[in-house]
Amino acid sequence: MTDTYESTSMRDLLCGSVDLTMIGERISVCGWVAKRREHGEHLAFLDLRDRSGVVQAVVDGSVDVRGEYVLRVTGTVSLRPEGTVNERLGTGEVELTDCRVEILSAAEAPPFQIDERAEVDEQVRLKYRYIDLRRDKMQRNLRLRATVNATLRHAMERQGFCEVETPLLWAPTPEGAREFVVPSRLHPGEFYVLPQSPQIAKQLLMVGGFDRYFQIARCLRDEDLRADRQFEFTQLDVEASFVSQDDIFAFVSEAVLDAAEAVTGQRPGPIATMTWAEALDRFGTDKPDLRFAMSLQDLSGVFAATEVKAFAAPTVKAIRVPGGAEFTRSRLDALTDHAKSLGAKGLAWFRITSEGLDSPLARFLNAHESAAIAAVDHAQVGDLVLVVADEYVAACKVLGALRLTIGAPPVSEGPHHYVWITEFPLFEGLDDNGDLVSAHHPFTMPHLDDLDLIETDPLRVRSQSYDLVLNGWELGSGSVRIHRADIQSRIFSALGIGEDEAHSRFGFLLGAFRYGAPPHAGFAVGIDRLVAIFAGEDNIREVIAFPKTQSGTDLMTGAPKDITERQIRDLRLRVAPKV
RNA sequence: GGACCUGUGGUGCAGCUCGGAGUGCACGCCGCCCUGUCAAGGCGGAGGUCGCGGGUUCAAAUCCCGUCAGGUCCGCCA
Repeated sequence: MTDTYESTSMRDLLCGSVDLTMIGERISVCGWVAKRREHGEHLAFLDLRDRSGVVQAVVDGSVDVRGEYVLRVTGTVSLRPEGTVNERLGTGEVELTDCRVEILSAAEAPPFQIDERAEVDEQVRLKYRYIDLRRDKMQRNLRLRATVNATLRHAMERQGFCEVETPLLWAPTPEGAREFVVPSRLHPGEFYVLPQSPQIAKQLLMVGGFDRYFQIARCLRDEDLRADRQFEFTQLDVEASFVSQDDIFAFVSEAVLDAAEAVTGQRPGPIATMTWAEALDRFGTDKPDLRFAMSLQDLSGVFAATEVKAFAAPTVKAIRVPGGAEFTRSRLDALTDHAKSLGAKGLAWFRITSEGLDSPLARFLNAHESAAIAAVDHAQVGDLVLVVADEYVAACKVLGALRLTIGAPPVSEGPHHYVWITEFPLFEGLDDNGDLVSAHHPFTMPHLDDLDLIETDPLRVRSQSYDLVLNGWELGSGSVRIHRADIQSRIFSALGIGEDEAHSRFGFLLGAFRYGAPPHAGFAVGIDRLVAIFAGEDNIREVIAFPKTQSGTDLMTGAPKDITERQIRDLRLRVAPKV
């Protein structure tokens, strides 16, 4: 490791940087006692650790230091005696001798061992995160994250983008995710909200003439947490004017591929695109995991006039599970339960054996149907075929979920398969009032070929919105925005948003658009997810310094907590008693 | 709001099916020994409301009910 900023007034270099070129030199290093090995009153070995690694100091047995003491050790860099070199240590050929040991800080025994081999419960790690962060893995992950941030920032600047910061205290614009609310002290009874994303701000920057904007932005959403979702997360937020979807793909690809190259040493090839409709049809999801095959096969034609009740549905789809004939009955039952929990009426399974199909349903099939199932996706003896019959979308989604349950490795495993998903539908069904709901957000530009469908067949309207997907995780999404008032008002009316409501919710944006809005489009990349996959982690907490638990608490600080009576009074709040 | 998994000295586990004394293992911690270790070694020691509450039972870490915490997922995430 080379680091030109190692030297300080207290130390000359980092522990891991001590090497053969310094033999005979008198140097000082600072760090934590990683290990102490005693050999009687005249000899002990100390492993001193800092972020760069460890170096061995040879000291007198009387030096009274314990694990995790913080020391400054001044010693002579010496070649280790023959036969005592440690090949597994970067600094294993040298050691510090004739040491002067200064205790900068004593330490109690830590609540868990700071050792890569030790598996420690995450609950304990999070309570003592500051100790956990000393572990090599956390050091690596957060430094990897810093590299990704720096690379993304550099790539955007190189492409002429200007970094602009936008407010954290924003106006409520109820739509989509729940917002975190911040009470105003100077305006009692009124509230700011923390932004779900800088969406509207960055569109206003386009009106403001910043034709290429980016920001590494914190976003906040008060929704339930998951392995890939925290309340607060970080996006590479991008918006540009006078561009098409393809321009956005080029800008974002450049940044993401730069980051991949920076951390893996290899630049992935160009990112392919797939339409939303194809992703649903072949993989049963809008974020297909392309690391493995098992695509969905359509058998609707075969079963169009079937007498098998279970398959009497508009759509019959199947997947082949290679080698799945070995699945036990209890595993098949579990898959069936899983399918039902996803809304399927049932799940039909067929083991492909040398004697034909093995299944409770086999005897109800005619020869044509049996042959079709035995031929799904070039099935062979020893395979399993799963069949779902339902409405089209439901059948696709259920099989898509089963495909993941059976076939998907952990997200960070194996190759990295990026794909752009395009042409999402503009609307995704109806809300409780019978109004259409935006699939992305209400400023998404419809596909220009589908404008006429907005009033006649809105659910078939494709949009100019797109996602970036990596190994089955949604890395980000974006769209071409509406900049024409006439189209925007048609969308609002389709969404059941009247003129008054539109004005009260988005008035400042619509107002801005009256003063010359350039055509613009944008994107946002979820940095936590990107870094997690780069780091080989399956949850984003491992790449966040101080994450929250799934129930949204911080085990270290105890947040969320009560505030003082004084704070409540100043904010003119009244707290309802706990139920 | 729901489903499932986990909870046993400081840490990680076993013990739970089939109830019988807080039983065991590894690491750490404390003390002693040890002049070339590096996951050091040897000897000795301390350390537990078995997450919490209730029930069944002569007897509960173990069975039942509830609850709390952590995790994975569904709902939710424009």
